[in-house]
Amino acid sequence: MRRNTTQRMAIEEVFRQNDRPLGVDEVLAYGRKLVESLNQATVYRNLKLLVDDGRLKRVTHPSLGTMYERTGKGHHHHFYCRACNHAYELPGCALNEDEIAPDGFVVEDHDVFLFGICPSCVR
Amino acid sequence: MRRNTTQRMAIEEVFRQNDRPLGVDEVLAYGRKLVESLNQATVYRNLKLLVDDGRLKRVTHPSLGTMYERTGKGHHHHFYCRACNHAYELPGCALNEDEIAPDGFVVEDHDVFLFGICPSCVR
DNA sequence: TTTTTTTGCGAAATCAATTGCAATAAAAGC
DNA sequence: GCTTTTATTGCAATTGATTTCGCAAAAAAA
Ligand SMILES: [Mn+2]
Ligand SMILES: [Mn+2]
Ligand SMILES: [Zn+2]
Ligand SMILES: [Zn+2]
Repeated sequence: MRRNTTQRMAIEEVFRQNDRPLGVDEVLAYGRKLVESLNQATVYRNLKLLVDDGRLKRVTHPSLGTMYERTGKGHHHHFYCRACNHAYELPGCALNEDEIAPDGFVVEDHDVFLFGICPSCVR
Repeated sequence: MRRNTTQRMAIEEVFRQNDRPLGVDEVLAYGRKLVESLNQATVYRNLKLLVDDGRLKRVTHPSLGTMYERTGKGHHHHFYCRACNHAYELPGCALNEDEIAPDGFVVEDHDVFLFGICPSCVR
């Protein structure tokens, strides 16, 4: 039976406090502010458990690699600032799956990544 | 000075014959049909040279990883069939960068990946 | 208390990509 | 054509980054 460890609760808290895709290193760094003994292997183990439990999902950034974010937010897209490397949530979706692919292709899902400069880096 | 080796010409020919994003393994497999001695290290070395020369560009697939395709085709998107794992070219772009991100975000580029079943796998 | 999951730690496994080196071959010069 | 130069190749070994694992100690829940 799954136990509610301070480490696992801290990792979930990290995603509540930073509601955007986070890399493993970010989870570890933010998590250590809550539980300073937190170890990298524990982060990996819990990220996997939380994905299995459907509480997190994986997001793959073209150059930053694997990231994780909370589930339950509905379909949305992401913006990656190439200055600060932060990922941002972009609520909603204006993409029409039916009209973007030729006839015969069955579109089941899509990912949209925007790249550029975020408001806090633009000044 | 750069030499026109049979290996490098074969790799370029692979991309001409298969005008879609190809993974390193695909380039090696198709390339060996043209030059059977073709080696993986040679593929890696030449993919890098061809990217440097602006003849190929990298495309990162969320789960298949790094792929390469020819440059000069203009901005477009990709469809990945989850049955045969083939990548397809989708000419054109119906995405409006200005209206998809909130004010303050400077959008410089975007990637769109569609996932589903391609016409030859659908039957 | 007792049981058993979970952790921290270092070592180890993975996988993609790179490198050293002797052999090969492109292309320049004769 | 033939020789010389040196970029390039094939091969195996190696790197580097990420992820996993073994195990004793710690701690959650019964
Ligand atoms: Mn998100
Ligand atoms: Mn393409
Ligand atoms: Zn969408
Ligand atoms: Zn587009």
